[in-house]
Amino acid sequence: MPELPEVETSVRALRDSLVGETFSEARIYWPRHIDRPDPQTFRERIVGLRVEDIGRRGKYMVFSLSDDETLIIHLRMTGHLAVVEYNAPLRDHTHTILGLASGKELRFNDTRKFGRLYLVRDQEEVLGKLGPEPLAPDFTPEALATQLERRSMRLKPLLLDQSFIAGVGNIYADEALFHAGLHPKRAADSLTKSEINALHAAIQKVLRMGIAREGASIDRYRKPDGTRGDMQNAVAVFRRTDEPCYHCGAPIRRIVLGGRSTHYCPECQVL
DNA sequence: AAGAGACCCTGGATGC
DNA sequence: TGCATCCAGGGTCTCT
Repeated sequence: MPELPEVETSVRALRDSLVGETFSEARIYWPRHIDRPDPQTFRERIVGLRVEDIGRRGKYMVFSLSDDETLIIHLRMTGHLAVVEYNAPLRDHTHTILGLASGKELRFNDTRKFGRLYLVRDQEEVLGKLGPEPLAPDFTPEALATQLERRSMRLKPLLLDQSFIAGVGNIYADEALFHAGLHPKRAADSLTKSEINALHAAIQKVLRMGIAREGASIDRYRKPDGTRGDMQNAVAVFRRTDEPCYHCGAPIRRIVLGGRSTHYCPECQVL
């Protein structure tokens, strides 16, 4: 499942092959992928727009286009983007194809069809509610403390809330809490200053590790070129239910919080 | 504000 | 081998 490190990895790869390209057509085979505008308008409006830069905000890929337009793509669970030659064999579940003036194509493949494309002039209408970027300079331990002290939610569901922190998903939330030594059910406003510092450091540590390892290919995530990342080989708790904790040997436990599976070490992360 | 649950989807796992 | 059922997971929505 693409989270911040997986999206960042994909953005970096696409930047090389896509910046400078101009869209020549849009072929939409699953219209519900187009969140806005309506698919017909999307199809007409994207033609002739040039990709000037590709960035990332949380788990969203942000394509800055000519004419002050922005293409925003969220991969959700199984979305995958790749730039290929127009005559490359078509894979199953390729639901949208954006033709490029060079003859190549940007193909959006998404088995579970949760991914979304947005073509907007004001990107704030899509990104406006996102919380801070966890690797940005202004995300300091003090900033995190200010956010935490006014919330009483349990840490795990809070970390998954994109308006609290942008980009953290189920893998990196579990990993960050393990590295911080914090129980997933701890109330946000109950943390001491040193625990907040530990959480802040752990969030940045696991995200940077994920980027350095080019993402976690735990389910179906692949880089744009189809190869795997390496972060799945460095997880401490995620999907390691009943396996021994690398730190203390206790079996990793799995519980469900906020409807999401949650993995933690009952010895290293006491409530 | 917090928490629970439904929904969208499909492939893979599990059960019989 | 084959069929039915369950489940994960990001984000959004509804209800309490």
